[in-house]
Amino acid sequence: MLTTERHEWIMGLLKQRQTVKIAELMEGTGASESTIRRDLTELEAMNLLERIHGGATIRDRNIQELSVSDKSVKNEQEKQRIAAHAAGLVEEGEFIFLDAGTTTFRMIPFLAGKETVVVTNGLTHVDALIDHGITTYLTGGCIKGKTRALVGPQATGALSEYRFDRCFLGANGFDPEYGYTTPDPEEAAVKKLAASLARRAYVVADHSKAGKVSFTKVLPLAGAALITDSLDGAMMDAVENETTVKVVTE
Amino acid sequence: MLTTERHEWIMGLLKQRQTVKIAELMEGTGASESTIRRDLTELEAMNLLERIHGGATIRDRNIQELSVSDKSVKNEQEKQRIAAHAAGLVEEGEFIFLDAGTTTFRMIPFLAGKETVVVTNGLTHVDALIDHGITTYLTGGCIKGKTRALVGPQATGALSEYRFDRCFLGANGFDPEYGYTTPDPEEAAVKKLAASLARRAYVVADHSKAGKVSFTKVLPLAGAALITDSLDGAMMDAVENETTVKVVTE
DNA sequence: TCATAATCGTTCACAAACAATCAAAAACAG
DNA sequence: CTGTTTTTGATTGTTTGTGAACGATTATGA
Repeated sequence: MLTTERHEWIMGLLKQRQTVKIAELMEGTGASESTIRRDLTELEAMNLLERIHGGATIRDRNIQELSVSDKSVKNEQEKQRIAAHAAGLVEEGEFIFLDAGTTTFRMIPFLAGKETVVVTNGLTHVDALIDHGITTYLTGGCIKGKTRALVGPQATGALSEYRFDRCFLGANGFDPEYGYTTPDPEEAAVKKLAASLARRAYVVADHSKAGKVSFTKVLPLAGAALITDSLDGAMMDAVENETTVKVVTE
Repeated sequence: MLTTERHEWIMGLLKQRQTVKIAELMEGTGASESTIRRDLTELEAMNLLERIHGGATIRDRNIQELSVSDKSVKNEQEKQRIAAHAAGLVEEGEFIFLDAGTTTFRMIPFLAGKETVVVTNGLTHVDALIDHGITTYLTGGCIKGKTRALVGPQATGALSEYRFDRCFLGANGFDPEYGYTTPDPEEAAVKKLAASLARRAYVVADHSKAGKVSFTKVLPLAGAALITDSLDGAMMDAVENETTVKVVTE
């Protein structure tokens, strides 16, 4: 077995199981303990994993979970329902802004055949939009690595040339006091601007975002209607006091 | 077994399995270790694979998909040479415009590690650029279905905010009389503008484009230097009379 | 806290893979 | 057919990856 092969094999197992033992790797690859140990040292140097006593683990579990692919399996059903409802609001011939993010992404199939024009800053959205025959415009800008969102002055500049009927945003957290929040200031700027350019703004976010507060404030709750899947009583009251809420149940 | 045959055989196996061992290749082709080793060195120089201790692996998956499509390895090699030469012109820290299109796409691996900033209107380029760690900006605009190029007033508007050190364009034809031509007027407008914003403009086009004339004129030959692989005598004279030509031979 | 066992990093010797060189064989041109 | 070029395979010494050994370090349970 080639060194590189072994490295890939290790990383593959690591992604499946989050942590691996050296004994497992020895058995799986047929290499000796020394070799595995060396491999782990190298992979750690490349920042691909973190060594722990007896094995290794994924370097940054948070980042791992935040990556688009993993996120998209989590709360899939809820997201589908939220997306379906949000897309249902869109009427024939409207001009829509679709934020980057997984929940807004799920809206795309439900938008098919509506003759809408969609502007998005989400690179990952483009393929799906085109495939569903939706006329699509992309904002320009710098590409943010993880989320594949287009941000920066080029993005906001391009955006400000448009006016929208509706604007659908994602958010990492919503909270009665702090409003809608997201980790990245540049993305927040785009969201904020998009909301201001639309007649109606919506935030789509599943219940796991309730009460979460992230680094940058996008809007106060009053700045956009919220579409979510389920809220407990106290949160529901607090949020409903600030903005329009649509709870999408089964 | 002919050298080229062997090369194709190697690339074929490589596409099936991701990585190959030298021993496998020796057995499969019947050639000696030295010969295989030479082959791998050459194929690596053409950027078709990456050598690793004990064998070789595919350099990047995008190029793999491209060469799978329908081009023979031999044709591929010529295009690779054009791309390699074009990218070789780029110096550390420069600002580059990279047009949508397959030949410009092939330049991307050769740009890696140059600390350049690339602006592109090619959606398909983005993934590869990011993968190679290149700072990338995307022009905005409407997405043209087939070529996935960003065009329209949004694209030209975004573009006009930039200035470039070098600009690399594709073209569907070049001709002494009609200049560089391309089928789509909107794409032509983007190309034209990009060229005007760059200190130096280049068109990359293989010999099959020589003498071809398409619907829309992008530039006269004098508007950009031409990088191509081989031209017959008459064409060479005619073209050289109009612009700088670099013929990339082996 | 101490003892024990598992895990760790380091070192060394060996085997595999490597680049470089050279001469023979094949392909080619005149 | 002869001289030249290209391709090939063997040989060389060098580099790199590997596995075993050993003492040092860390976890764990009495």
